[in-house]
Parts: sequence; C-alpha cells; structure tokens
Amino acid sequence: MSPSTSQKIVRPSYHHGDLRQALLRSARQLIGEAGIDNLSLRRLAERAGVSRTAPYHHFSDKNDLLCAIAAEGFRRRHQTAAAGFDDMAKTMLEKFHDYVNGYVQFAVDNPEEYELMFGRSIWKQQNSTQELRDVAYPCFQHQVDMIRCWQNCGVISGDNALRSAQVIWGALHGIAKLYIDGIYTDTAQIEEVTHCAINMFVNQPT
Amino acid sequence: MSPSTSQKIVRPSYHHGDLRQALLRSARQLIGEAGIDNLSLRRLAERAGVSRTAPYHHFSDKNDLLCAIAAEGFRRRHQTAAAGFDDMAKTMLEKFHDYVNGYVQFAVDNPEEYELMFGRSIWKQQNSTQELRDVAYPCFQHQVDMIRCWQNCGVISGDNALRSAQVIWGALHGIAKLYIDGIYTDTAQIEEVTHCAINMFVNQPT
DNA sequence: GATGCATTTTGACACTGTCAAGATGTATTG
DNA sequence: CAATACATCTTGACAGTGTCAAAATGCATC
Repeated sequence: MSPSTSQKIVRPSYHHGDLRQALLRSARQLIGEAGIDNLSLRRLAERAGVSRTAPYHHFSDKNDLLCAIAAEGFRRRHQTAAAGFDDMAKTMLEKFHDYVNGYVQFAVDNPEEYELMFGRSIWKQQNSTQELRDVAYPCFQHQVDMIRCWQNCGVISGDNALRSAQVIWGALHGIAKLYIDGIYTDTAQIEEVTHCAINMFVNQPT
Repeated sequence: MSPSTSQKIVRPSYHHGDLRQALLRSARQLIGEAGIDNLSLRRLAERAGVSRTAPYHHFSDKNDLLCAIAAEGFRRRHQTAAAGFDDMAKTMLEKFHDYVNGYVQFAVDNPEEYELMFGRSIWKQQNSTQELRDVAYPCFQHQVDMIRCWQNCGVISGDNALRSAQVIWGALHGIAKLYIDGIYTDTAQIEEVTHCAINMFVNQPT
C-alpha cells in the first residue's frame, strides 16, 4: 500500500480554519497543473491535508465546487472586461479591438478555467448554482450592452444588439473552443484568426 | 445483488458474430438516450449481451470507441454537406444559407453526437485516432474550399479563405456550443441567431 | 461544566476503466 | 482427421471515482 493513501492527517488543530478557501485554492492549482480531468475531490482533499469527505461540509457536491471556481473566474473576467471598456483614453474602435483580443487571450491563457466556466458540465440541465448564475448572467449582459454601444457609434453594424452580441460572442467562443479543445492544430495562428474576425465584424469606412 | 449484474450471458453461439458493429450501434443508442456521460463500457457491454471486457478485443480503449463513433458522425455530416454544395439547382447564395443553417441544425438535432465529434475528449492531447483524423480533416478542408468559392463569386468578402473559414466555422461552432452546453437559455431563438450570423457574413448588395 | 452545533473522520457502496489469465470456439495446417 | 494456432470471450482483480451514513472531535454558548 502506498504511504500516501494510509497517511495519517496531522494538523495543528482539528479544525482546519479556512478549509473552503484552501479547497478553492488547491482546486485551481490542480486544474492548472494537469487540467480539469485531474481534479478529483479525493485528491483535492489530500492536497488540503484533510480527509476524503471533509469537502462535503463546504460544498454540497463536486458540481457545487466547480460552480464556485467558475463563478470566481467570471468575476475576474468581468472586472477586466469592464475596466477595459470604461477606459476613457481609448476610442470605441480601440475598445472593440481590445475586447475581442482580450476575450480570446483570456481563453488561451487560461484554457482549463475557460473550459470550466463555459463548459457543459456546470451549465447543462440544472447544474448551475444560483451563485454562478448571479455572477455569470450580468457578465453576459455586459457583452450585449457593449455591443449596443459599438453599434450606436457605428463601429459595428446591425440594429439588434442582442442578436449581434450572440453572433460575435459565438464567434469568439467558437474560436477559443476550437483552439482549447485541440481541433486547431496550428495554434500559433490564433491571433491572425481573431484579427480576421475583427475585420469581418467592424464596419469598413467606405 | 441485482439480477442484472450477476446475469449469465446466454447467446446462440459463443462468438457474437459482429460485436464491433453491435457495440457501435448500442453506443449510439446509449448516447442518444441520456447523453455521453451515460456511456460506459460496462453498460455498453451489458446492452450488447456480452461480458465487461469483451469490447477491448474490438477497441483498444474507451477513447478508441469514442473516436470510431465520432468518425462515423463526420462521414455522415460530410456527405450531406457535400451533397448540398454540389446541388446544381441552387445559387451560391442559397448554398451558403443552407450550409450555415444545416451546420447549426445538425448540432441542434444531434447535440450529444456533436459534443462528441467536436469535444475535447477525443481531440485534446494525442487522443485522436488516425482513422478519426483521416475522416475529419478532409471534412474541415471542405469547409475552407466552400468558403473560397463563396469568396470568389462575391457572396462573402475577404481574400484569405482559410482565415475566413476559421472565423465563420468558429461562429457556427460557438453558437452551436453555447446552445448545446446549456448557456443559451432561450433555445427557441437559435434560428434567429444563425439568421443574424448569415446577415453579418454575407456581402450586402450596396 | 454541560449542551448544541460545526467540522472532520472512518467505513461503506456502487460505479468506472483496464489489466492479466484462463476458457472457449473457429480456422489452419500437418 | 487431428493438432495446433489464433481470435474471441469470460472471470477475477485493482485502483480510482463521487457520495452517503454514522461516529468522533473540537468550539461556542448557555
């Protein structure tokens, strides 16, 4: 028997103190190391120096944990996106460029986190937590609001902000997914693809 | 103990006869019933009336099975896409409409199969089988060829067929994924979204 | 100090994919 | 026809998973 499985847990105090945060931190770490598939509650508990079922007192199940991590990702993403859009020093066109590039770059830089945030595991059926929805939906809505601004000032065409936002978001999401999921084999060209996407969406000055 | 787990296997002959095909058929069936997560090799073997490890004599592992199913999906998809494009009775613009609508419709009609075909499980890392690649890559290439035609005849703009194809494919893939994975809550509007996508990509006659 | 509650642990169960060895039937070869 | 090779299938086993129930432990509050 391997020593790691029968290892007694030694800890200064019986209670961990801040297990919830520790679990979230270790989870992010585990995902970053070897992907989402590498994350198991048991391994996670071991990392946190705690028994197998201890996490269940802080998350109702694995899905709940994943939702919490994703929610955190949405908060981070929303913050940077909003900050970029509210930057007074940039033109609207520049803001659109930065939004598109930033979106794809976020996915490329944090593929596993992106996979989790937008993956089916937490969204399909009734899996999504209330907390997750409360954080994610405003994030989605913000994209629509931005698109409306860019339409109003003529950077992009169209009169239905929701539909246009869904198409543009879809394009960015699709490009990101095709890369992340390993279908694009020539990953270096992802910048060119996003550049092309911008050209196709931005109103050409005629 | 439930009878289904200790059930003796009764079969006319010891050898199944055509287990490989039977497994693929049952697999598609299982996926259709309750999604990819519902597919386990053991349950699959049980459905086929065969022992747990029998499938391993026809597929090296689960991934191999998934690749085989996906490859079949690509063959089907490629066939209908090619048939639509080669239809002499349609204008190039109509063909583009049909391609876009057909792509998304395929995903909507067969969400689980689409998830498998374009999902990370079979593409990430070195998971993809040679057979899968041999079938899928021409399928991808065909999309680029079609885009090139539509560019040449002015239906859509742009001069780089590959990049344009990647963006358009990305958009369709993204829209399909956002729907399939359960992020779009208002699924009825998917037609409107694809319609909007067509408008954004097709050259407007000015 | 005793009681209640949050937290953690141990034990167990039903799953999963996959390997190793053996059993069984079919095909091929002498 | 008999013997041998091979494909196919089965049984047994192992490590791993998520999750539940029950017990143990520590903290806080009356």
